[in-house]
Amino acid sequence: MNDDRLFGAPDEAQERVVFHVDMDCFYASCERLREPTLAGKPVVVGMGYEDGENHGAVATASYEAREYGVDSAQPISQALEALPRVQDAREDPEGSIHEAGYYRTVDLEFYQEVAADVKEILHDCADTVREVSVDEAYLDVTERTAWDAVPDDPERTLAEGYARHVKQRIAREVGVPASVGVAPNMSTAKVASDHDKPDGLVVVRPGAVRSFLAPIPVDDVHGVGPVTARELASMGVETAGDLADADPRELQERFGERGREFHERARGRDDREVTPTGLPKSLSRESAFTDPTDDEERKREKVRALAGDVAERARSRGAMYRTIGIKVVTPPYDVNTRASSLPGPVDDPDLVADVALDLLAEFDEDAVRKLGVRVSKLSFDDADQSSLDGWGEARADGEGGGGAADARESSEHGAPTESTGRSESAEPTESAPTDERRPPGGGQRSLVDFD
DNA sequence: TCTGGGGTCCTAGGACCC
DNA sequence: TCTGGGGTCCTAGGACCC
Repeated sequence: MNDDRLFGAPDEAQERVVFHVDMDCFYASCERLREPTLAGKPVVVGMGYEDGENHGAVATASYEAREYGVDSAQPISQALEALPRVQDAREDPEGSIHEAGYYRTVDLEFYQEVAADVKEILHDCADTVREVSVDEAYLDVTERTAWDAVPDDPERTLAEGYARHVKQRIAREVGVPASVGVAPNMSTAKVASDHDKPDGLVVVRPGAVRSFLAPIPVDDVHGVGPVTARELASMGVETAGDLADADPRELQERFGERGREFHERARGRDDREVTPTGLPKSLSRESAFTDPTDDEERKREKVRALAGDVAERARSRGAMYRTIGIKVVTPPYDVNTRASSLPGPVDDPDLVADVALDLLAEFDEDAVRKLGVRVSKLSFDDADQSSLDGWGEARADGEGGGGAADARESSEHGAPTESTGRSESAEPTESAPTDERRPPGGGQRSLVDFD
């Protein structure tokens, strides 16, 4: 710990300043925003538990609700058992229900509006913002603040003051609480923001990273989930400190690349730069049946609906896709995925449904509890892709003057809204070798060949 | 924990190419 | 034909995250 001071001063100035901003029980906070009387009350936000359904889960519980044992990802039935809802308490003839919670249905659109306001502040406060989810972001604020101590208070850093400023802006201008972790890298900042929720502000100076991380349980290290934690426990590794001291070769043997990675994380080493939020890699939609069903038509109907939703979302975001897949969850909880790729990117809702239904046929006999449809291998027409996939190189090779425009144009041939051209693109879904059906030098050649 | 929905990344084996 | 090595792409599954 003496290192903190000895090495602190000269080195700290070189270190980056990273914030991890994590909104506290965000959905519940949003509900309170439009329903201020919910302040201080137990609030549970979940999906699909209305009108007699019971297959939903808790998305977010306010801290008051957590006191009763309600928690994220909990089946709604369990939550109701732990904490009845107020309307039931009112109707309770015996008056035996004393404590009750306010249950609200997830309204993602509204939460995204609130999140947009928060993110505007974040982008105003940092040069680089990486949004991880609707309620979470990393900020690189190295250029805006520093690890230097505040002149009249050597215990505090300028970075802490700046973090407080960000927090207060969010509270004042949007009206929702946030926890902020401040550290020299992303993974430590992440642990820090989690360390004093809700409404927390935890600063880990560069020299204090190892000692800060040492006592935390391994499964609080980002990337260590229940499976890994169990195996680590069997090796006698229970804290980040244990993990930091473990033999990296053994970790790599048992966990592969990931082993090396979370060993580094546990030591507080993380070189990843905060990079701006990128474009999505896949889009999907899934939905569960109230009870498992083997009714072919019901399954097909759901897949058609999901396919329509996904295709619509892809189109609204300007995404074309080259791979279409489904997910079929069969009892007890077996997850099966199937996918098939097209020769080139398309934007074709009917094709999404056709391919998805084709893939579903394999499961015609099976009882199914949940179905999903996904599109991936996305490409975005509006983006400046030229710099991304080495188009420059491809052209310099003299391979063809076609370039991106060719790929785009030809995929439009494969994606007419009418049925005329459909069979062309629908046919090659059986993961047949793409070369065979590609006219030499024609159409979709370029995109497929060059990477 | 009998388990909702939307994502990311990694791994492993097979096909195919040179 | 008994058979090398490198590389890429594809699919499927798994762990993990919020």
